[in-house]
Amino acid sequence: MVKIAKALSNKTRVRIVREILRRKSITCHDAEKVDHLSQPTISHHLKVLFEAGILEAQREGRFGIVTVNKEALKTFGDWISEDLKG
Amino acid sequence: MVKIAKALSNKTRVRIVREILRRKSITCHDAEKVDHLSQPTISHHLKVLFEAGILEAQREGRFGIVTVNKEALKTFGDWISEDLKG
DNA sequence: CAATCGTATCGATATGTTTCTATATATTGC
DNA sequence: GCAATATATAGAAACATATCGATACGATTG
Repeated sequence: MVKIAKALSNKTRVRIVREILRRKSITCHDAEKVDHLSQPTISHHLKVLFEAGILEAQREGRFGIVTVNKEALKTFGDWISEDLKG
Repeated sequence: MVKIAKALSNKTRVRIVREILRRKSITCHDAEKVDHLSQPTISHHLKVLFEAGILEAQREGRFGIVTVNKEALKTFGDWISEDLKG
């Protein structure tokens, strides 16, 4: 929970997640274009998102195809709803 | 959005929010007992939560009575749901 | 197999966060 | 007004994060 919130607590990472949701999937390479940041920086952000369970990747040839684990985000949202009940 | 996520990206702050939701309200003083941390540290965490709009306070005598702004949390949850639609 | 393209890791630096102690401010009760 | 209680602020130390350039690794193409 805290881990997911932490992963979403950065503008660039939120942009990346939203961009993937919009496109359904993205390559790491294309993710670099989402923000004007270096490749290692984006790689780092993707890693944080992977480790929080928000993103998933599968290798296709030389590309890493990245998708959003919607269940993880949904669980996070549900958790907030649940807490709001007191 | 990022600001709210950042506010929720800390175990102590999440505990505080949950405790307030459970009790309906809390004094700053009682918030100190939620975690084994010093008074200034809790004061700092409360400030972060205030600035993210998650908490609200009103002064009653010498106490600060702190409540959760449920709308803010709800908006955050809705925002996630909205994003999940693509 | 050499060059290239996509991605990950390393090391460095700058900035931000968490936490503390000490101290200040504000309110109440005597 | 003074002492006590509740909260906030200041300053500092420890630790974490964001970012970069350089470089390594892995797969593909020529």
